[in-house]
Amino acid sequence: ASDIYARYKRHKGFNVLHPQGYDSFGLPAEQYAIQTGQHPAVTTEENIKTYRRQLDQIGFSFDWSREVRTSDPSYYKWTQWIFIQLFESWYNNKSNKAESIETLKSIFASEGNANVDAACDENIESFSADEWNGFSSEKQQELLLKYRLTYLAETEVNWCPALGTVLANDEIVNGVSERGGHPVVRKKMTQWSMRISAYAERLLQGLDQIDWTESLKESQRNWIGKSVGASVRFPILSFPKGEEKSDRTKRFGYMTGGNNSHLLISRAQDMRKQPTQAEALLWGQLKGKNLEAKFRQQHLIDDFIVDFVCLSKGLIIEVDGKIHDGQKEADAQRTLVLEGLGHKVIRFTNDEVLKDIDGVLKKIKHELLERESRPSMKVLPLGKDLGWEIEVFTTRPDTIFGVSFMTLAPEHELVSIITTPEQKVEVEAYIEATAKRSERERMADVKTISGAFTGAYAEHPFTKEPIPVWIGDYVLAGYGTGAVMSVPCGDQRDYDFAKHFNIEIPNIFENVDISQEAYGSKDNVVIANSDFLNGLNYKKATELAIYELEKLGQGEGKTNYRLRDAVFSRQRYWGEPFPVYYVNGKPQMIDKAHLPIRLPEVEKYLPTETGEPPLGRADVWAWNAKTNKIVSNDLVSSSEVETSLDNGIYPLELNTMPGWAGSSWYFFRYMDAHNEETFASEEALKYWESVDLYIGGSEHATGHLLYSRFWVKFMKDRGFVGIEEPFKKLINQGMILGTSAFLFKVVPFINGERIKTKKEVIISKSLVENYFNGTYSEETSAFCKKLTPLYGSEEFTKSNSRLFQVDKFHVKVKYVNASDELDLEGLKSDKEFGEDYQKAVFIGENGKIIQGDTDTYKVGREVEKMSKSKYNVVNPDAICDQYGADSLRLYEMFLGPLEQAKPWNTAGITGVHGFLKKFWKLYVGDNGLNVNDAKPTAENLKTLHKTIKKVEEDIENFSFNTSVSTFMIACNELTAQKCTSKEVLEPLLVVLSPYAPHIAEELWSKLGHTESISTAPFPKFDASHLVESSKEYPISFNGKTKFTMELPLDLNKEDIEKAVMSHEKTIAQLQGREPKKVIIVPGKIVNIVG
RNA sequence: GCAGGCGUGGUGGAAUUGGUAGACACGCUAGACUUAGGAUCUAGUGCCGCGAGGUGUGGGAGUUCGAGUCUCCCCGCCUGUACCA
Repeated sequence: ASDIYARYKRHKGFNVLHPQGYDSFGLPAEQYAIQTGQHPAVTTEENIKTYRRQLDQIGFSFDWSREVRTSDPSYYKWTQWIFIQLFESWYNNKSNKAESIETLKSIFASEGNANVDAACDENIESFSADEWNGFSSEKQQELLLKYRLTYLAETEVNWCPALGTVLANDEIVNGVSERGGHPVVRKKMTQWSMRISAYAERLLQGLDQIDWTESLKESQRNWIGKSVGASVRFPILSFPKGEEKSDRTKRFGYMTGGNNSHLLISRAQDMRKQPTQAEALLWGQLKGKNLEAKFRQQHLIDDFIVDFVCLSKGLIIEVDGKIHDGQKEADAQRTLVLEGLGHKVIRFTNDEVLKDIDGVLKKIKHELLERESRPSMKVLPLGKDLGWEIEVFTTRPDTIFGVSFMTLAPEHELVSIITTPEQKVEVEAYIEATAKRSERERMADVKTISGAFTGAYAEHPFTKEPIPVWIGDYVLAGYGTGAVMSVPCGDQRDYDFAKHFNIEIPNIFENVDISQEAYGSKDNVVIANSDFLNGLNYKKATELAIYELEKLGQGEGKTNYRLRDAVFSRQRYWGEPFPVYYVNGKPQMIDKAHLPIRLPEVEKYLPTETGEPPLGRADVWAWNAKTNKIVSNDLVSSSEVETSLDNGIYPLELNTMPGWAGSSWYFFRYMDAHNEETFASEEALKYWESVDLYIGGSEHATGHLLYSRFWVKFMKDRGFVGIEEPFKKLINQGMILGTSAFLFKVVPFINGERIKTKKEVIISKSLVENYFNGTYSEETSAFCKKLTPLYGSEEFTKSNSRLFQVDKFHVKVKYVNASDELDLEGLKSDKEFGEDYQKAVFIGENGKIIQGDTDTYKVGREVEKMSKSKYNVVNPDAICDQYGADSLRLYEMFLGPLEQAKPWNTAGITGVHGFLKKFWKLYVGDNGLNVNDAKPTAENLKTLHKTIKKVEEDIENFSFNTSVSTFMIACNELTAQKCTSKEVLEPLLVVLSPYAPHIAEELWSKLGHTESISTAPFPKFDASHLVESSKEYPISFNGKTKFTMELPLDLNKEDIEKAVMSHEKTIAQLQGREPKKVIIVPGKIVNIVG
């Protein structure tokens, strides 16, 4: 497709850059090398030769002078250079672009990092200018690494043991490696990473500026995964034994139940649900806030549950029933403890409350005023003091009052800390169980609800109520913070979890029934039971909730992206080496002047015995920073132990870059492929700008196409290139599918067990359809009876419980012809599998055993992805041999729309092949050239010009399949017209030449041209040849066409109506009825209604 | 579940702003020429019907003089993605 487009644009006078190159680093090349024991450079070279021969044979007009190979040192020199530039850059969120790391250093030196807003690691310590300047060089390097766009970090990576390397997220499909389908596990390793997350927003916004398919843009949007919401921090309230008392004496704490607090809390909850009459009455008054103080009921203070408390004033109110008469002493002691903690305790009896509620309230009011003067108590929960809090991300901060539990991912780091001794066994068992389940199982099995209670509680930011903390594997460690605030009434997963574990499901929506399921929609939301959020809609409530959280310092609005930084290290041999050496474990870049750093020779391409990457096998793989040369490993000093031993020779990086490194910028190299000074000259970059048309597969959606965009944006920021997006227009070509062929083997069973027989019986397609079509009928059993002796197994013949089943299996398509008939002799002499079939009995379409041509065998057919393992691969060489390259080109286009997946069916190629023969005959007859200077007829010109117009439109619309039809029509018409006019046939050749360049070139030279047809200008369309004088009008009655009528086009409506109405068929149709209405669209249609 | 796309003969697929549904091919049928046919040529080929005619673009409704095309509902298929909080 791209070749047709390129050739067409050249005919139109454009300077077309249509290049070709090879992304020749990477896993497939390396694995092939390991298998064959050859150096990947050698096998790559060989494969490229084959590709080149095939590409040339098909006639691609690539500009081979611009060929690039990512594995060529003259190319990867610049990949290494770009890596260095990334290392020397940071992302400034204030200017919203990448800047040189030097600007960051000077900011640090003059004002520290307090005002720096950068895309960087989380939790970087803050430092002043003085502190920065006082830091050691190593400390400075360490800090800078947290800001660089490519950085070393200990990250949890996807480790594939079978491949011995890490994989990027987009290299994993359904939990197994994309290449080879090997299992992948999470593992912590120090790796190079790319800070692509810095560009998340720009990568998202940029999608609106480019002409890509909606599905592809949507894939990238999903991958970037922007969600807007809030970050909320929930302090943890209880903690296990032995840790709780440390700070208690120093500060006021009110949740000091130690390892028992969770029990107390759940008791408090129960008590809240069953208040006494007096308590209920008083609570009704206190909670109304008419006292201008916030009270809580049945609240835990130290180890006691108090009836009511106003925490900010430290006022405790106890309402005593009869039971207190017998425990005065205990109560007094309790009061003592509470007052020791700075609280005031006042007591009322049930009777007082019930009989004189006003008096009681007066007293409370008085006490509150009394305590106004004393400084407010510090009411920080201890868990928070210790820095224990659960941070969650939510897109629904408006539902915060609906939180009835929290859920952590089983892998969450807080789990081991907060789990209470009582729950430890259960929690640990659960974690073990989930760890055993593979990622894949966890993803496949979404239905099963599982989880465990940690025993810990978190504090609600607004109600200050304790919230039980659970763990559950429906929360993913890898997304957000690995913890969620669970709102069962508003999220189906939370709802299911709550139902399953009998957790409370408070409803915070007005007029919404949540008895069956959660209400997950953001539309038509009216918040209820939510204090200050009551009555608000989603938007307003979200804004207010965030505002209040920010006031409390327990949360803020946050935008979360799913896009993670990309791991950039691979433990492989066949990739770009990093231009990096290590001094005291700190990475150092090698100067541009000494690039490329070439891959060292190694004995084997496998990891070392000690688990180092393959480059660990290289003997000459150390950097002499004084001479700037790669030297023997033996020379590396142990400078880490003693600086005096530092001889300036350091170890080089052992990892290599991933496959996407070289493929992220190759389009710039095409513009100036041999430049040794820079990756591409400014002039070339300015002249060619971005890629106008990119035709590629959708499998690159979240890999190559995202990384390229990232690198281009970075290079733009740093002023290396002038464009923001690499690919302006992108078309996803559909896959050409293969038509697999199947043989059907009848497999015998005895007592339900598959048995081995001396011979195999393979039956033809229609027999399968007749006898094994679902049900095991009488015909089936009769047929099988006949088969039984063929197996040559006495045991089987005698058995009374025989059964048969049909297995289908792939057979090489080259032994099957267009009519689905099997070439049995060919199959039996196949080098690979021939022997397997020698003994088998084949039964043909007519039910006869095939010997010679007694019967024919028909295979089953199915359309599948072309694949070696399915034996359905069609080799273009064979097609070219048999039909010619132009037939291949035309047919591939003729199969269907470019974007669509379509099955290859070699049988159909005779259509376009026949066309090419006919087309040739239009020019060349038995007695030589048919073309002469005859004046073209109007018909000839009409055919030519409508062809020019259609093909031009088709190419501009990438509708190549319809052009092929147009050529066929033109050829058929001109043949019928017996056209011999050079004036028509010559331009027609140019129109055809982008599609079928070989035949066009050949005929072009027969017409006497010495220059290639590829340089000829595209013929100009002249509309005057298409002007018609008459039109065959479809005459329809009530919208249904009944007949047609030839009428002059210059007729007006009245004349058309007159002509139509007087037509005999009209009279016959109307049968005397008067039409209600006559619709006439001149030049189009006549419709008679009535 | 979500997102994107699609649904037209036996098959691949055509059909401009709503205006003769099935272009162009494959396959199939019949015939011609041939020792032969995986060559070439001729005719036919959506379905039902001898025919006149009827019917027909996944199903149902709607807008319209007129719907494959526009709107709504439903069904099915493909691709991508996913306990994303």
